[in-house]
Amino acid sequence: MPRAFLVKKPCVATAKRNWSELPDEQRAEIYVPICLGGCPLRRDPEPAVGEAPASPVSPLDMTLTPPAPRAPHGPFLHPKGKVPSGPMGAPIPLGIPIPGGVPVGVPIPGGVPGGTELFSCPVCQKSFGFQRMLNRHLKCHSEVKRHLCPYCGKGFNDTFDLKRHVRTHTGVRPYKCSLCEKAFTQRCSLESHLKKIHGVAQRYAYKERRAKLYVCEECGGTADSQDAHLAHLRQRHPHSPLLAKLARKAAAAAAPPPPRLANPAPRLAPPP
DNA sequence: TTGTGCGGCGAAGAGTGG
DNA sequence: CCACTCTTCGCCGCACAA
Repeated sequence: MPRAFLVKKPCVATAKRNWSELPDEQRAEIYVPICLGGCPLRRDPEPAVGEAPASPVSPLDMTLTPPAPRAPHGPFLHPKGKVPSGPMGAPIPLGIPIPGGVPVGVPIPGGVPGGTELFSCPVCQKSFGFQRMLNRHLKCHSEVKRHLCPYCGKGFNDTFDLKRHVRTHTGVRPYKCSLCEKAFTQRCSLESHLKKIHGVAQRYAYKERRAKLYVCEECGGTADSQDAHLAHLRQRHPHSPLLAKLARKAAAAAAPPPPRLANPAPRLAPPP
């Protein structure tokens, strides 16, 4: 199956959803272990509130709704068919205790010229210098995808991979070409465009490349600093989940939870 | 020390124009 | 049909936070 089928077929352009109303956990940070069963997608899809504009999505009326869930959600297979096989070609069982579980890597003392340990993948024998690298690598052998797209249900191993993927649904394209009107979801796409179309080769030092670009996932706006980003959110998206999250953090820091009472007072009745 | 966020790299497929 | 560009995604290295 063409990989694009997974993303493009659901007809994202016509999907409708008020993206900004979604709490963080239903956006780019969904974590629904498939092995626990159940459809991770929204169970109570909200009514459509308007047609989503053609891409690029207008910042202020980006209202999208996820398409109908595709089939029961089994584990997602690697579209490229790169690795999900065991040593004998058998699929890695779903129950493999990989993500977050006990490391199954095999340390190889002195496996590196520097004398540091190498952690070897038991599936593909690939070696890593750090246990955490191996832990993350092991996820790619598991068919369980922890992060599911709320729009199309596609699963990803990595939070950022999901976040990046969601931009294909929301139309957020933070990387804008300064020489034409084109915009891209990834920096390398922009660089490729600049190089091939405009003949401009970007030469960034590694640090410069990693200079954080604050992207507003609500409207696709960008900022160079967190302050500017937060100011933008307060002005344009005061109900942004990120702002709410920061507010909760600030509140928690300002007022640490009181010590637990041995005999706590009875709970008040919930408000109507 | 480990997990996570982010960006880069490379590959594969889609889209488009000649 | 072919070449070129764009889009998307898997996976890894690095930096930082917990």
